Amino acid sequence: MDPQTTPQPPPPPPQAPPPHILVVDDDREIRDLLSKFLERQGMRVSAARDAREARRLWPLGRYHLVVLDLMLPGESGLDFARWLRGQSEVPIVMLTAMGEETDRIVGLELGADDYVAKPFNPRELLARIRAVLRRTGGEPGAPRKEPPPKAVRFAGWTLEPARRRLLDPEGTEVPLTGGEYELLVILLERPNRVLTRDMLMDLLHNRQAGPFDRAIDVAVSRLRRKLEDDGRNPQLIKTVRGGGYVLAASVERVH
Amino acid sequence: MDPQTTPQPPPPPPQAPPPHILVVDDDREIRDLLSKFLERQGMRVSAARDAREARRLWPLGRYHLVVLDLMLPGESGLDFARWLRGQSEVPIVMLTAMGEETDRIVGLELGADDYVAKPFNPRELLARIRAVLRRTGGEPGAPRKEPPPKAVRFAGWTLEPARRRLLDPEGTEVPLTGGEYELLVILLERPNRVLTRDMLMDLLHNRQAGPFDRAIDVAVSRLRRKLEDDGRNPQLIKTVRGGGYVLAASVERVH
DNA sequence: GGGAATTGCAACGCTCCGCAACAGCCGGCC
DNA sequence: GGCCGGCTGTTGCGGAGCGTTGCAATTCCC
Repeated sequence: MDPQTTPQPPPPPPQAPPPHILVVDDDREIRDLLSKFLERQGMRVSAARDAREARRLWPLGRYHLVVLDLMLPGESGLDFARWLRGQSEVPIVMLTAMGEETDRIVGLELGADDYVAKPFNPRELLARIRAVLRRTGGEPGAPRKEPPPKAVRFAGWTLEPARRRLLDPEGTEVPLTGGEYELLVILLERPNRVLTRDMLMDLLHNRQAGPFDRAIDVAVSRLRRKLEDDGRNPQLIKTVRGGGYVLAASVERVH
Repeated sequence: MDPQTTPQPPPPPPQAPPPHILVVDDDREIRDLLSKFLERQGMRVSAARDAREARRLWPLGRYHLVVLDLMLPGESGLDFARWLRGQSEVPIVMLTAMGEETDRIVGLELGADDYVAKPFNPRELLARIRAVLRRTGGEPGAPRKEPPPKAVRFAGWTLEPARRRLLDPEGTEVPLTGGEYELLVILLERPNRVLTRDMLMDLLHNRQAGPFDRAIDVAVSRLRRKLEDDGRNPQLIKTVRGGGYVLAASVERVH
């Protein structure tokens, strides 16, 4: 009965002109890898080794998006991003080494549209590039659509996406693990809607839930504890027996 | 979720004209399966193989809802969804393969009303189609329905849909189980109307009541207790002997 | 009034869920 | 490299939700 999915052939390029990407990274291997990979996905790619070269290339093309390594020889990627922001609204996807959290935060505040941590999976980068292109409408130089909110408030709690942190009603930070954060974001994007375990598994991990999979239950349980939500009588994340979970709160996005 | 239930004989069609669904999927098996299945549930179904065909069909019918596979040959489902959104506010339920995370997320941002991950259970899709139709009011091309009320008041009691909770006349919360809450919502949406057990079973569980099914009676009994409504002399949920149940109260929606 | 039909609901049991405890994994650090 | 600590999937147990059943109460009809 269940239609089984087979891996699909590479999606045909949409009829729109192929997006033009500028890749800025000092690592030759990464530049080549990305160029090949993205071109195979129907995109045009130009590459620069450092900020100086990127600055030279910039006026020569109308780029739809810039992939920018933060760690560059000479002028830092952060400075280049700032310069770029002065020039254009072009979307930026940052590549960051692990552990450079502060850079990442500064980058996002600076107006980067997304970031991917190195070492990265090209497919993931592609996915994020596509997502950013869609969000921004894919027009080079077009004004961006909807910036991520500065804060998301729900039931007294505050989530700050730029810093990936959660504040309780008194304003003190409650540390969340990566998984807890992702789950909370997923719930906050769909308040008052029942999300099945399948959906949550899919949204959280891109994979299918096994028949006796309790991973979601446990993840919810852990998030509830952080949110001080009693699982026996939850106020925030309610259980729908046989169905899934619902975030029972009104969510306000603050820009 | 539901074990594969045997196909039901056509349920008593609601008084409204049957909703007309447009199914867009390149897999012939899925199209046929869904057409048969949804038609057996009293819906009209048209099917298209790809975006081009769907575009051709679109002006020919006034569809209440579109079921759209994201992975289509040629123009992607996402692009078609975007086009559709330009044309109309018609609700969209997406079918997605696992692992296409960003597409899915973008789809929801784009205004899809729900999505079901493949492989899916037809009953689940049906439930989601119904839920979406209910939310959107089910009128083809009609503007999106008014937002759900902040509170629903009846006989001194208050239901807060956003928080999925019930307050007694003194304002203290009365914890409801999921089933009790759903039943109460169903009753509140149809005050002063007799609802047969069959209807209630269908609305509550998307399934048909067996001949000696007392599940609804017990559910009502449990809800009555929470509402402090004596079953021997009920004031709120009255019994219609041989008929079903009625919520005997005026319901006020507070926005 | 009496029997049949119908409903209210307590009691029971199956299934699903909450979550503590455990274990595997991975990244960081010396 | 090896140890350590945090994160997250797995497992198992106890408990809650709810469908089923049976019986008493109520209503209907003659």
